[in-house]
Amino acid sequence: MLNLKFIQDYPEVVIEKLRKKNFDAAEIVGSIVDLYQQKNAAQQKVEQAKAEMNRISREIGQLFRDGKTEEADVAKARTLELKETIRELDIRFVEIEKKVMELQILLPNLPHESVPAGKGEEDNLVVKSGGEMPQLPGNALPHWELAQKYNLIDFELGVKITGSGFPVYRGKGSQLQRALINFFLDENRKAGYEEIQPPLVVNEDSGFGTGQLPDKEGQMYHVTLDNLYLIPTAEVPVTNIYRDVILDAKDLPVKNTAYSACFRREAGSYGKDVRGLNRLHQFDKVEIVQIAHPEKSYAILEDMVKHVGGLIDKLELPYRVLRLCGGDLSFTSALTYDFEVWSAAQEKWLEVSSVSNFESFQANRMKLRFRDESSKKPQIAHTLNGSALALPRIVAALLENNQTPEGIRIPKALAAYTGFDII
RNA sequence: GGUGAGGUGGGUGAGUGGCUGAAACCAGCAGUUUGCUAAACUGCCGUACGGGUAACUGUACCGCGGGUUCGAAUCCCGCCCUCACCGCCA
Repeated sequence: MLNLKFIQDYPEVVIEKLRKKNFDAAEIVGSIVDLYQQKNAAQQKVEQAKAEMNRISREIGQLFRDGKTEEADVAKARTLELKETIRELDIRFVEIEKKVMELQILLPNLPHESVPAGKGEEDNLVVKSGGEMPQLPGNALPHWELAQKYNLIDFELGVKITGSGFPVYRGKGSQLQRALINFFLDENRKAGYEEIQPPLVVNEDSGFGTGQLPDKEGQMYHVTLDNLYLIPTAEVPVTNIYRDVILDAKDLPVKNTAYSACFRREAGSYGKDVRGLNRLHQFDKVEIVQIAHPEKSYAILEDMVKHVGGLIDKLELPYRVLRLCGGDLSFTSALTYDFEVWSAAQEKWLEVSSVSNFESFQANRMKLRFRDESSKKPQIAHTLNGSALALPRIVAALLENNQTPEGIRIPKALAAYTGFDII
């Protein structure tokens, strides 16, 4: 959520920047500016009245103590009208405040200057590529067929037990999952991230803090009986660790990593886009999260991008990095780099990581602050996160790209974790 | 699920219808003392939103939301949460 004072002070900047996200903010911003002034006027009025009331009440207390009960009764009579005034003013003030808030949360985060203009994924900017594209023979199999051939993943069994999008991993397929999780966690830990095991269900406040709620509740599985949500990413519980927290500046940046199962309802799409491991309702992901000083957050974002690139390098997969254009940027993000690996048999790029700087957007929602030695006042921190990495599409690419007549070759770095180097 | 206890500032923990934004202690910060450390002493030490160039100042906040009252951390109602014990269970 954007800072109210900032919207008030720079309405044109907000409107202009959001244009890049193809979001027409003119009307909302106009209303906010207008309401903000009304709010301040209302606040001054109501507080003045309350101050007067407090003064009289103190007087009455003193009169009673002095035993001047008659004078006290006279004073009491004076408060009647004032009380009614306060009641009315208060209602009005609360109403305005609520309206401002409702509008405020409708505004997406402002995109960073480096975000390219554009409507959709075709306008994303390729900023980096790595790895080598494998040359597969004409009879190369897509990963879902490889998964079946080698008995690694049973999609139909998942349908039986739960429904589509909930695959059953078995044998070496299951071991591969576990190996990847451990590999990622270890690499992240070596890079200075503290390992966290968060809850997989969260309450409403947490959903609001990271921006899933309100609005995007349709994307999460909702446990209505307890009003809890299955997490779509470990970002939610991990970032919310710091909700309502004032950190010490010297503890920044905070670096956390967590493995979690992720649950996403996202009904949309069909056909080959959701074939096999391309899109699932439940999948595994290792996430990295950082809480940063505002002046350092962009340098940290670059660090995170480098780190994620390093992981993919070790898995020997061809990949590219995209800087998302305004139209493809999420509601909460100021700048996002997507990592895509090449899935050689499908012959398509698959997104395996999304590394973002949210600046103060999430932190403002969850009142995540830090205190600087210089300025005594707490200020809003910046939050960042990225996948490091999401498993299913990595597995898809590993299976497809490394298929040989002898079997599927496991990259060296990973073989140390699987205990086998070929499937 | 049942029963009981309780939710107060970074922590521990007092507290009563008004003089309580809240004792005391610990932690933290600044200073005095000191060869250094320690100790001792002194002062400071919540957040948000307003007003003011500023000093400063107003309001709100003692889990959340209502209510009673001139006045509520304190009394009443509802909700949420935590803890303990029992039951069930990994």
